[in-house]
Order: sequence, then C-alpha cells, then structure tokens
Amino acid sequence: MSKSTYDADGITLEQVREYVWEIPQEGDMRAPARVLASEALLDEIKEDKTLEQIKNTTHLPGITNYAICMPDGHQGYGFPVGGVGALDAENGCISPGAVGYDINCGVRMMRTNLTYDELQGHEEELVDSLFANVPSGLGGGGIVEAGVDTVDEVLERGVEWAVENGHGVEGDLLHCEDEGHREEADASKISQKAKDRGKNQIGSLGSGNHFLEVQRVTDVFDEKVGEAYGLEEDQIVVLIHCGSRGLGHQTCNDYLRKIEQQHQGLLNQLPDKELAAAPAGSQLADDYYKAMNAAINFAWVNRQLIMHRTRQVFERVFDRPWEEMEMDLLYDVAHNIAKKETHEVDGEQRELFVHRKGATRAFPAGHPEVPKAYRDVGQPVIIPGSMGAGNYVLRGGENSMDLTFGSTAHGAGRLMSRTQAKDEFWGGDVQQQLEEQDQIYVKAQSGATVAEEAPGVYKDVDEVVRVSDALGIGDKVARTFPVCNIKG
DNA sequence: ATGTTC
Repeated sequence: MSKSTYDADGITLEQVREYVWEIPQEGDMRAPARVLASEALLDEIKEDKTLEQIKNTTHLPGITNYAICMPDGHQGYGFPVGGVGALDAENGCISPGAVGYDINCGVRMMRTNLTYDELQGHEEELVDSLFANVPSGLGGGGIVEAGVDTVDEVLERGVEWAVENGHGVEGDLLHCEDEGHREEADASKISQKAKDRGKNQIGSLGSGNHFLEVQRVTDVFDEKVGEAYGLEEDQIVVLIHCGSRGLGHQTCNDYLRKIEQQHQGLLNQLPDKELAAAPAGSQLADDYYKAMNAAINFAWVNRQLIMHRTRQVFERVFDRPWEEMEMDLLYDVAHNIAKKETHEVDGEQRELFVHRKGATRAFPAGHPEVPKAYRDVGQPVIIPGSMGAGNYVLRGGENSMDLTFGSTAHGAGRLMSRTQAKDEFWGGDVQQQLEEQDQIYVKAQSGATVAEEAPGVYKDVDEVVRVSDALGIGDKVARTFPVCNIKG
C-alpha cells in the first residue's frame, strides 16, 4: 500500500502518521519540513504561502530535524506564523523574521474567584472602565510614560522592575515564562529610535489582534490539571494579549536591515530575502539576541502593567480588594521568541536557537523550567481563539519534546487578510451581533479593528486544539468564553 | 504586528 499523500498545488506532502505530514528534503533544503494538521486544516493552510514558506525555512543553516508548521499556521513575513525552527546555536544562525516583528507578542491569563453570576449585570460598567483605564490603539500613551533611564531598566530587568515599582507582587514573577526576565538582555543593543517609540507605550495594548478579555470558564476537561491551575467552571478569568509595541517592531526592523547588509553571502543562499539570518557566533547574531531579549523583557512588563491595572479596575467595579478576589496570574506565555535551549537530538544534547513564531512553548510535566506549582502536571499553554469563539488552556504534552522541541500552536490562525476582512464585515454589525446573540460586550478604539478581528476571519480554534491534543503536544485542560473585550 | 506606505 502506498503512503498517503496530500497535493497542495505544486507541493506534495507525505503522511508520516495521523496529523503529521512531511515535505521531503530535496534540492537545497537542509532538512524536511513537517506540517502538523488535519486534512481540514491543510485545506485552509494550502490557500496562502504557508507551505512554501515552511519549505523555505529548511534552507536556513543549522536547521535541526525538520522545520515545523503548527495546525494554526498561516503566511507571515518570511517565516510562517505558527512556525518552529530549531537552528544550531554553534553552527547555525538566528533569524529575526523567524521571531517576528512583534517580539514577545504573547498572552497571560489571570484568575479571579468571581463567578459569572456575580459579574452579570456589571458587564457594561466593567467594559467601559477597562476601556477607560487600559490604554489601547495605535500610537503612544501607556500606563507609565518613561524617561531614558527607566526604559533601560525595563529592558534589562523585565517584570522585576515592574514589581519593585508597585505594578505587581512577587508572586507574579513565578508564573511567567522565564520568571518575566531574560538575563541575556542588553539595553545598549536597542536603538535610540526604538526606545523613543517604546518609552510612552509601557502598559498599552496596541491594535490589531491585541485585546484584553474578561472570560468565563465554560469547561474543565481535566479535573486534576484544572485543579493545579486553579480553574473551575463558571469562574471569571482575564486574558491579556499584546506584545512589545513600536519598540519590538523597530528592533526587528533595525536588525533585519543590518543583517541584510552584513551577511549578504548567507542571504544569497536563502530562497527568500525575508529569512535574512545572522550566522551563529557573529557579532550581529550576538547583538540581535541581546536586543531581542531586551524587547522580550519590555513586552512582559507591558503585560504585567496591564494586568495590575486590571486588578485596580476590578477593585472599583466590585468594591473589594483584588487580593480578596484572588486575582493571581495563572501564567504568561510568549508567542514570538527565540531562545537558546538544550534539546536531545539523535541521543545527543544540543544547544539550539529554538525560534517559535506564532507558537507556544509547551514543556511537559517534570521539565525543570515549568514553575514548581505546575511541575507535576506540565506548563500551562494559553490559546486565544477569536472573540466570538472562545479560548483554551492546555498543558504541555508528553510528546512535545520529541515532536516539536517542546512547542504547540498559539491561536486560531487567520483565514483572510485584514483588507479582505474589512470588505466582508462591518465593525458595528459585528459588535451588535456579539452582544445580542452571545452577551459579549466589545469596546474598541476603531470599528475597522473589530471588522478585521471578526470571528469569521479565524480558523476553527476547536480543530486546532483537537490536533494538538491528539498529537500529545498540548493537552486540553479548560475552555473559556468571552464576556467583555476591549481592543485597539 | 506597526507613529496602519522606509
């Protein structure tokens, strides 16, 4: 019996096993590419340049095992969103396009002990107060408007800076990936222009798909893990999705231009200029890594300030201290990062720059980098769906280290461009429908943003999560549904 | 994603 194949207009994928497809190595590819998806998801993934892009990434020097496209993959700048590339940290390279423009775009979930019953009737007051108190939209205006010295501290110290300056508590550090601080950060590697863009954006949501959402837990699929995560049905939680704003964007741009200029030889070997990479050990690889780590710290501070401000808003709306409402950080996960990690490859321990772009770290139970509180069950993984579909909490699955360098998907993944979305939807209509049909209260700076983020522009998050769960890379723990949503 | 076309 011949192997099952999937023909995607010029690219043929061979099925390795259920939900695992391979683009075999050929020509100048340095490894195969793998796509983790159902056929239903492949039907959507093949519609843009995702497959060509994941194939292109296998040309990067040092690519280890295979390049991986997650079930929510879609076209990105050079490297697909939903892509994982582990590049040898000694003989490989590091690629800003494989991290993404929005460095450490990510999500954090905060628990409360409120129930949906207690919140009902307060939705409009809450959404208005959140919208008034959490800066959003394009341009400047943050919770903190910083001077140069403060920006440098934020860049080098991450969430430690926030906690020391009254924007959180010690416990917040423990429930953040890397405890909210990348040691290798060096603020001097971030340009003045990037700092200028970021200094008045510390504590701001931004625009696009970024949001703050109050949600209710509708399902707990795994009681044991749910208990470890402090989640139960009807509980209110808050999900914050944002990144490093103009600072991260400028940093990505700065280094792409430098790398294009200084590493033309490597660039010429790559099928797409947008994959520009700095060879491991070069000055620029070192500088970019330090700058990226600083931008990662900036994004964590951004989410920390927004979370702490949200506590204060809840205090006013529900008239009691946030501690009494047990508003603790469940976890903060990065969606756009690279990190030097040690992984077992062919029985050998190897140092790799694991690039996760639109992909989530998903370390399994027992991994030393999983916070103590969750070590026995695995790292929390938070997957936002669209604002009408709901969201998932997963836990790092036991197969993630073998299959995906400890990673899984990051969201639903777009189905259409922002331009197309605005042709098909009208923000006001979307807003009205969500409120009338699903009692979801949305407030945004711009109607265009609501249209761009309409539920219909996203893939089916249930299907993405089903594949992650079936592969054992990220297992279903709980599902949440929106109550209030604010965005840019 | 993004001082939304360096």
